Amino acid sequence: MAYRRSARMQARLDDNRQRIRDAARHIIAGGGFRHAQMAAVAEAAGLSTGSLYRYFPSKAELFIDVLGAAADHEIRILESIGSAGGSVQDRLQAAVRSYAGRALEGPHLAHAFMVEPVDPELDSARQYHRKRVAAAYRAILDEGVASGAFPEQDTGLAAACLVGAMTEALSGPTAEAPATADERRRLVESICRFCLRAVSANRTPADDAA
Amino acid sequence: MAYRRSARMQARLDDNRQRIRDAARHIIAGGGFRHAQMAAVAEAAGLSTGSLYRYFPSKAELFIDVLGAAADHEIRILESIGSAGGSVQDRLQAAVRSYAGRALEGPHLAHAFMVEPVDPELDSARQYHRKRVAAAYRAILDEGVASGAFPEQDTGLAAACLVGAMTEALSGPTAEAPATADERRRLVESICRFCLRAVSANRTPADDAA
DNA sequence: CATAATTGTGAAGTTACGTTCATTTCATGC
DNA sequence: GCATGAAATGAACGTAACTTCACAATTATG
Repeated sequence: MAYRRSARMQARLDDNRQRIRDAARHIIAGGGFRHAQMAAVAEAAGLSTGSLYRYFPSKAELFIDVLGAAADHEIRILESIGSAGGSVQDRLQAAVRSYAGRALEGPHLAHAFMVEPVDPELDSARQYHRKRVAAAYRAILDEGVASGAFPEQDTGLAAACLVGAMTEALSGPTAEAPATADERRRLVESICRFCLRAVSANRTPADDAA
Repeated sequence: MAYRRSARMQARLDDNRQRIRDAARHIIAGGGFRHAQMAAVAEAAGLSTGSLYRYFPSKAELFIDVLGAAADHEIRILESIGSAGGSVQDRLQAAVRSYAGRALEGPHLAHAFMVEPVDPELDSARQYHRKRVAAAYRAILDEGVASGAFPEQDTGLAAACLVGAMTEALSGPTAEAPATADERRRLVESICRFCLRAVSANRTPADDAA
C-alpha cells in the first residue's frame, strides 16, 4: 500500500524545517552571513548538510526565507505602532526606540539584514524588505504631514534617510558598542531626538526659501 | 655588474601600478566589488593576472589601497569645505551637496565604498575610512554647536546618522535612480534639507523634556 | 653583443563552499 | 515481522576565485 505521512512524521518535518531556520538566524546573529555556511547551519540544526536540501532548495532560498520572516516581524511591529493612539511624534519615537532596541540586542543580526554582504539573489530580497520597512516609516510621516504635525517634505526620501541614519548609528562601523544599559538608553534617546528633529519644522525657517 | 632600474623603467612601473589602481576603481564603479576580480582588473589594466602580484601582494591590499585613495579624496574635499568661510549651515549644506553629487555620478562606486560586500580584511579598512568621513562631518557640527548655530547634541552620533542617511538615500536600495538632471537636483536638495533639519533646533521644543 | 637581472605571462595549484547522490536508516501499512 | 518507499547521511563533485611558479620576454651592464 502507498506510503502516507503520519501526523507525527509531519510534525517532525515541520520541526526540522523550523530548526533549520532558527539555526540560520542564530548563526547570523552570532557572526553574520559570513559564518552562515550550510555545513554550520546543518550542524547547529542537528542535521546533515545533505538534509538541508530536503527542506530548502538552495542556500539562497533558505536565507531569503529567514530574511523575510525577520522583516515581517519588524514590519508588524512598526505597523502596530503606527496605527496606535497618541501623537505622531510619540509614535515615530516609539518606532525608532523599538527598532533601535532590537538592533542593539542583536547587532550582528541587524547588520546582516540591513547591510552585510551577500550574493545577488539574496541581496535583491533584502532590498525589497528594506523598502517595506522604509514604507512603514513613511506611513507615519505621511500622517504627520497630513495632520500638520510635520512640515511638508518628501516623506519617501525622509523615511529612507531615517532608516539609513538608524542603521548607521546602530550597526554601522561608526557605532560604538554601548557597554552599560544606561549608555544604551542614552544612545537610543539620542537617535530618537535626531530622527524627530530631522522630520520636524526648524526654528529658523531660512532654508524654506529657494 | 649589478642591475639598476633606469628612470624610464621606474616610470613604466609606476604607470603600471597606477593603471592597476585605476582599472580596479573603474571596474568597481561599473559593477561593484563583485565584478572586480583579479583577472578582470588585469585585463582592464592591460597586464596579466600574475603581474598584478608584482605590484600588490594580494587582492585585499590592492583594494585597500584604492579605497584609501578614494577616502582621502573625499575627506580632503570635506575638510576644505569645512574650513571655508560662510555660515556653518552653508558649509554643512555644501558638504552634503558635494557628497551627494559625487555619489550620484558614480552610484556603484559610492555603494561599493560604503556598503557593499567584501572580505573581512577590506571591510575593516572600509569601516576605518567611514569613520574618518563621519569625523569630518562631526567637525562641522562641533563648530556649529560651539557657535550656537546648532543646538546641543551628540555630534558624533549625529555625524554618523548624517552619513547613514545620505548613504541610504543615495546608494541604498530605497534610492530610485533619478533620471533627469532636474530630478537629481531636487533629490540632493531634499537630502540637504533633511540633514540640516536633523541637526537644527526644532520649532516645537516639546521633546527636550524628559 | 653577450650575459645577468628583472619583469611579464598564464596555466596549474590551492582553497573554500555549495550541491549532489549512492547508500543507509527509518517509518508506514499489511 | 516484512516489504516498500521516504528521509538522512556525508563523502565526493563541481565551481569560482585567489595565488603561485616555471618559463618567456625584456631591460640593463661590460
